[in-house]
Amino acid sequence: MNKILLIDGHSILNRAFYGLPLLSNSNGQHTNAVLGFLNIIFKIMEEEKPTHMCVAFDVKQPTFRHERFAEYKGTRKPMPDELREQVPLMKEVLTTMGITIVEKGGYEADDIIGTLSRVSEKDGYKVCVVSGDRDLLQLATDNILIRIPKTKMSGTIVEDYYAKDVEEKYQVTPIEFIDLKGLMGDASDNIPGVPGIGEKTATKIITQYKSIENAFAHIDEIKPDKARKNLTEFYDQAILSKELATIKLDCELDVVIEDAKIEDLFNEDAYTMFKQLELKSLLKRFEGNTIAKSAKLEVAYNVVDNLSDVEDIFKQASSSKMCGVYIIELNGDFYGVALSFKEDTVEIIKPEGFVLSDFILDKLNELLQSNTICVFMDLKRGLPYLNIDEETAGIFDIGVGAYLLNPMKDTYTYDDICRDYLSALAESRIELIGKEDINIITINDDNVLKYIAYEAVVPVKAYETVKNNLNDKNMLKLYEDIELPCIYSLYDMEKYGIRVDKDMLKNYGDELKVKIDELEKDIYALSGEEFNINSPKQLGEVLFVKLELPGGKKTKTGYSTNVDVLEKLKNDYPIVEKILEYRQLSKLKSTYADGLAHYISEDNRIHGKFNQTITATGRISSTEPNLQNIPIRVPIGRLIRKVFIPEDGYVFLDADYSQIELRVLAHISGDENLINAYKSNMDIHAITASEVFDIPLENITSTERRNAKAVNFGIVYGISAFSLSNDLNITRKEAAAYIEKYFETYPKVKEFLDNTVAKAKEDGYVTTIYNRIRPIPEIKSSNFVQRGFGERVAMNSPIQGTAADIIKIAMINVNKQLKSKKLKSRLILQVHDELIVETHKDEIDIVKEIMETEMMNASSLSVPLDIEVNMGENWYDAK
DNA sequence: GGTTTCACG
DNA sequence: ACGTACGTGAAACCA
Repeated sequence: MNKILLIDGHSILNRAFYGLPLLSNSNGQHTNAVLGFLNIIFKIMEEEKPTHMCVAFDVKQPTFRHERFAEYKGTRKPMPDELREQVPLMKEVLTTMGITIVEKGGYEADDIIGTLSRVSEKDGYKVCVVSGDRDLLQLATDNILIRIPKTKMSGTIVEDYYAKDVEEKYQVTPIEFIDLKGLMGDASDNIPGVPGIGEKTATKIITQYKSIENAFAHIDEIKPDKARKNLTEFYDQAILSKELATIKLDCELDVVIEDAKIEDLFNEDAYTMFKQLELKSLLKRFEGNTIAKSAKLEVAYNVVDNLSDVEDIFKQASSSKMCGVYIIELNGDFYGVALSFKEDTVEIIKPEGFVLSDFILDKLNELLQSNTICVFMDLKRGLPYLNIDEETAGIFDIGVGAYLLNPMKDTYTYDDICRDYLSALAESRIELIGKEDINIITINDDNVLKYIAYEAVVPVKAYETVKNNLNDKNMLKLYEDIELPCIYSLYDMEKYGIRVDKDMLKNYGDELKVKIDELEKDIYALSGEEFNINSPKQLGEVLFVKLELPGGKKTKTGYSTNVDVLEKLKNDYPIVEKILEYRQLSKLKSTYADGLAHYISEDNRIHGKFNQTITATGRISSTEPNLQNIPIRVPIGRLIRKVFIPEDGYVFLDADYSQIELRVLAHISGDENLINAYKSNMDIHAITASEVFDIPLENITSTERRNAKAVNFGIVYGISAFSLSNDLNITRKEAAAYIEKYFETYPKVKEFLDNTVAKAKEDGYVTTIYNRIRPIPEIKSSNFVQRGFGERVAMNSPIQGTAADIIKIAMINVNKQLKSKKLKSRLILQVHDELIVETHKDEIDIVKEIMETEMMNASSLSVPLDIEVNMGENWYDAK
């Protein structure tokens, strides 16, 4: 039996838009509504298995019956731009998938669907109507099912209505539903209804009299009095409302139902389109289907494994202008290499017989010192095997280059680069070989070889484009002077790692365990039951339901139990204090004591990863484990730093910038008062307090200083009175007064912040003083929250980003100095404004000198850069 | 896989 | 009226 799906296009698109957060692809095209729409219809298609499908859209025409009232009743909320732009996109997607779109001037989508539903029903189709709008319930019959999807937090829930379901839920038939609506009206649809009659009264009247007209005929019987009076007075309006609410069933449409047959939804063009929209979650629906040939990046490869061929290939490569390089690893070791230096061709060089991996590696290192520009996807990954003279080698890292061009992406893999800079598609690693590592068995599979070929060919093909784009955006210097050298510094830090006292770490964990167990017992006793304290859900239930503590709800899923909430309760409730302590200690144990232990290598050191292409602002990130968030603020947590120790005969020298972000702000804004404050070399927060609160410097209390510090932080984060008041526990008015005073004190800071936001609105991005770009798509949003976020980002990013640039420069230079002076000491950590050198005891003075010089001179701002250096036998003592 | 919480700068 | 501080990563829970 044939079944047709009739979709209310705008209504579903609208639901989808508000149900999902704003998403956009790398071109800034918003896609959330399209994604949500597709998810809804795919879900329903799986359930209904329709043979035919139409999507109906409204065409903007002044003759719409709803619009007539729009004038009368004030206009409807305008559609946000982010949604508006997705309407044509949605239609394009549907067309590409071969789905029939029906729209006709003068008709609303409702009318089209109404008509189609009756026509199809008559032709013997089963009919399923999908809309977010309950108006459509009047269409329900025994054969016509109305489905209303609701986007909930956890997926989509669909309400289903045949005629009997409408009656069950609303006590009226679908036809009577129109009368119901005529009485009660619908504000969102600009249907006035009868004043004073709501859902309850309307239902009572219609169940009894079946229609507005019949009710009016019995007007004297209508109760309550108010309803009778209003229906009498507004009868004409009720009839008009009914007319407005009635969906037409007799539109003249030029669609032939049979033509709406669902055919090849998941075709090549659709795949291309989804890929370009970066709707990754939808791509798996194409499994088994082929990728569009036109858009696909074709690559040819040869496997090279005999001696003379290998030598010949390297010879050719080293006389080429540029060469894509992909290092093939097997079981964590160098295996072979893929080179791409001829148009769309890759030579996959692997060991065989007399050709050993070592030989290939030697030839590769020769190639790297030739005049050929070697282009890598990810240079840091290859560095363990390479022997590069940083200064002379011609090397380009496409991943890092692409990161600079758009730092907002999650990944910079070859398929990303291919899409973004070659306007072509390549199957991703996952698509080709899955999640597994390449092994000796799979190494000869066609898909694996193809994968390897892509890794080599994409970088060399994208090289010119990426480099030119960097040049166009004035970022070539940033790339060459900061990002490229940074790769080597990060690699060195990863290689050296940091030594950890395993036993001490174990002890630390054991001590925590004892305390945690004790607290657990206390908490169970105080609450009168055993539950999982780590479960926010269970904890919330216990605290706010069972024990009835004040300060209830907050999050979507239940009660909020975070520190801010608990902190307010802890003085009055001993259990809360215990919970806070429990939380703190179990965090320390799970994330740090136990967590770090997993990462200790054979050499008793932790070799974490430093990631260069993660953050939106240019900072480095640290993972596996994160060494940039080791506890320090709370004494018991801070103790863990004692387990980080230098090699015997070494100490730690730890240098951190003092308020680098505020100094950057002083420089960028050019505010004389702030600059002078820094030049005077005095306590900046105290000075700020003195100026803002109008109190002599020597009389500033610690509270006033702390408040001023919070204001300083707030400025850097993109201040708002709301957040500051929250942070300082003062009223919004007081916070606003602080901010105003601050801006009076430092007028050019305000000027700078205003200008940055204005510029961001114009350009869609902000920059650091080293021209690093941070895109801010949110700043053009019509959504208050989104735009507010964009504005704060606009204020913060140039500051945080410039500070990140500066410490990268310092990091590179400190590392270079240590190496060029052939010192035993080595840079091992970077924590945003802090560098840690594992320093040989004979080299303390020189290393200290290097750190001071390189960090203070990393950038010449209009204020001095100040650092503080500490020495210690462990990380605890070095801070 | 998403949510919540919390560690750092 | 709306409802957030900026930038990260890891662990635990829960659907």
